[in-house]
Amino acid sequence: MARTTDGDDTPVPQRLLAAATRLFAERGYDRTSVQEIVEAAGVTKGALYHYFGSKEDLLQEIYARMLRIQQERLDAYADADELVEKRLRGAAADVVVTTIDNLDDADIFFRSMHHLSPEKHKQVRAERRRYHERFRALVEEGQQSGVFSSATPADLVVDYHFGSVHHLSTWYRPDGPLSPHELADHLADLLLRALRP
Amino acid sequence: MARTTDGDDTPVPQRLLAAATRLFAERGYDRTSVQEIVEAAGVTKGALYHYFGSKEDLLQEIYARMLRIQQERLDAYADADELVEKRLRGAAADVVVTTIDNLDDADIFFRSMHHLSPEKHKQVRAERRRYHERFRALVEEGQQSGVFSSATPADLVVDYHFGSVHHLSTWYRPDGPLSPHELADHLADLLLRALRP
Amino acid sequence: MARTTDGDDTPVPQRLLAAATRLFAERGYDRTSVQEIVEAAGVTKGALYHYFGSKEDLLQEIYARMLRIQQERLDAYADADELVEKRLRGAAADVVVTTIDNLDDADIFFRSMHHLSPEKHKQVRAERRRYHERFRALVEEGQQSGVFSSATPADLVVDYHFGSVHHLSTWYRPDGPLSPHELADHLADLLLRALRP
Amino acid sequence: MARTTDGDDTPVPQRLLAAATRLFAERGYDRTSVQEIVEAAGVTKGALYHYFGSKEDLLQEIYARMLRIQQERLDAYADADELVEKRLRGAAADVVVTTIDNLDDADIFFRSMHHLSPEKHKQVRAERRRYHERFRALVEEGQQSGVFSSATPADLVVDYHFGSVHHLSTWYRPDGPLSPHELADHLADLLLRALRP
DNA sequence: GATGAATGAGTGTTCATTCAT
DNA sequence: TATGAATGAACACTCATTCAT
Repeated sequence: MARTTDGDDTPVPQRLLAAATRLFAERGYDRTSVQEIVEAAGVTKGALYHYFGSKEDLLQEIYARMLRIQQERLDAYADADELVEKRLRGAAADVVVTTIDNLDDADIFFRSMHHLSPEKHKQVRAERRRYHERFRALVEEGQQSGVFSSATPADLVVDYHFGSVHHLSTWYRPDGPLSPHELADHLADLLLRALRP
Repeated sequence: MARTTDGDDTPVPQRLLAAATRLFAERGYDRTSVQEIVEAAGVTKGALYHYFGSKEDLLQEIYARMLRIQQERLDAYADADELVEKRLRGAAADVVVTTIDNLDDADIFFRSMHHLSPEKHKQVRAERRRYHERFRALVEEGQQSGVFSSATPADLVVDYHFGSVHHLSTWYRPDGPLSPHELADHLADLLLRALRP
Repeated sequence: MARTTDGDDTPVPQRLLAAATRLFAERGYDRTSVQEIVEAAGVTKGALYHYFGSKEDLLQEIYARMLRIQQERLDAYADADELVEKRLRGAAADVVVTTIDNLDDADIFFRSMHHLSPEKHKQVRAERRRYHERFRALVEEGQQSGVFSSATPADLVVDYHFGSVHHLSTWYRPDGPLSPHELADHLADLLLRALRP
Repeated sequence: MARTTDGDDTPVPQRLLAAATRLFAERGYDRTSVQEIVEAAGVTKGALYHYFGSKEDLLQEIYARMLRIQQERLDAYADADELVEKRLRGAAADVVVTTIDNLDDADIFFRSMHHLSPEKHKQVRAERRRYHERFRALVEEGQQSGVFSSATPADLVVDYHFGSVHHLSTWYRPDGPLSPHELADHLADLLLRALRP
């Protein structure tokens, strides 16, 4: 052995994360054994524990990666130099497309969060909260400027939209009649229509 | 022993279901051991397996109970002799209140469905589908009569609304500023506003 | 219910014994549950424990029944007023036919004897010993009168013959080319030929 | 811990097989718990399941080991450059001695075969069949050359002999009057005498 | 860096038997 | 006679993690 060429040059940690992501989404965190992960990644248990402190650390890393990406994308839309309705619509549609592009991660997110230890769980919720706040700020901006109706508290509006996004992994079918972009446009449209004054 | 009064004369099967519901919602299906369930119910493992064939059967029973109730309530609203917008608004708000009243069940529903065996999973999805169809029929009725906008396919509208309902257990806080009914009114309102022509 | 007619008037104990015999032979004593026995017999557990003290008692009863029958038949052949070679041949062939007629019992006999408690085991072995002795006496009679060779101790001759009989349930096939009687004749023939002086 | 010497440096898998063989023979497969096996072998359950996939695998390994040895010995005798009656007598006696040397294995063989899963059971039967065929070929060779009687089909002759061999664990007593070799000679003699023309 | 043998606490499930009715 | 709910101890097996090499 030594000099693992394996026909795959991807670094071992990434290989492990990729395998874990797929398996966690496929069978759930608890139903996926460390043995299965290392086999899928083509390494041994010792290697996993060399790079990650525990199985839970793999999950945490998956969360961190996803949260980072989503926050970056939201920030980009929210900071753009556009009318608020355009920025909100852009962000609302983008999160749909990004979620569909990474359905495995999204699936893990909402099904496995409670498998994190209390501290890590709290930390993920805090980061998620930041994300939510940024989105809410957009809604409030529009409500204050009168371009959106204020009939519904902004918090609720955000939760309403994200509820459907979070459930995409439950009902989205890649072979359905709508492309990810068309679907994203429809959902963003529903949000904007609900906000019409 | 002798004359087990237990301080609880609820029949054993119900006691087991109640304990399982609470624990599944609290720590998840996989993280809840049969031992914990029987201890919470104040019986022994033998008693559980006398009434239920497996841990999975408990889960299935929880699903069956919830599906039955929700379908009944939806049917009642949908069959009422009212204008379609009133019937849809009633059903949309009711499912929110009912979900909040049974947050544990709702939480289990969306987090544990994949723990059911393929056949049972399929069966639950089929029943869920019926429920979805009934709701969609209401939306389509309104779209055909012109009282609702047809901009978004009815299917999507339904998934959009239920996404947020299904995630209530994630973000609803009993000690929040809104009562269940107020919250339900807001969410139903968002739906109806999104459907304005 | 009451007045169990069940379409089967056989007394409950016999029904239980018949069901147990079949199941023990089919899946072995340990792999057969009391529940399966009572279901096959169409009664309840309480009924079984009304007639039999334990699962083991059922097994013991099966043994007792078989031992009784085999001893009776052997005695009849051995006590006949015939030449010793005819009596031995008759007994040797008869035990083959009887074993084939009751293959389930024979199978249970040699596979499940060690499931009996030490005392019962000892008792069965003692009765079996009586049977063996009777057979051996026939061989010795022939050896002493010079009609059989004395090259092999009678004990060994008996064990040699019964070895193949006991294994009939392993290799006998009802759909094979030989009828039970033809097979019995062949095996008795082998025994007698081995005993030729 | 530290430097487990255990008073036994036999490799763990062998220790487990030896313990399992003794216990299966002593109390039967079903009555032997995995816990008892690992305790007898001085290891933990985890170690057992590291080397064997299941309790059944232990049984299968015992079978494989015995089948291999017996086939090798039979082949050696059958392929020898001797007269057929000498080869058959040698093989017939040898299987008796080998069986007595490994009475535990022999006992397990005939009492526990039905505990194997259908596929494994089939495989063992197939290998056993090969063994039987080789032995039968010897008998037939002698019958065709006229040195053995053809009165009895060779198949039956083989089953007759092996019946008693298989039951050795039932009636052989190490403290009896005959040594294994003497016993083996007697049984081989019975076989050969039965085959005299 | 990486291995893989070994641990030990835990899992869901089975089952002969008892006993109040 | 007969029921069936309930017991409680046992069972085979799993798995995240450790550690000497």
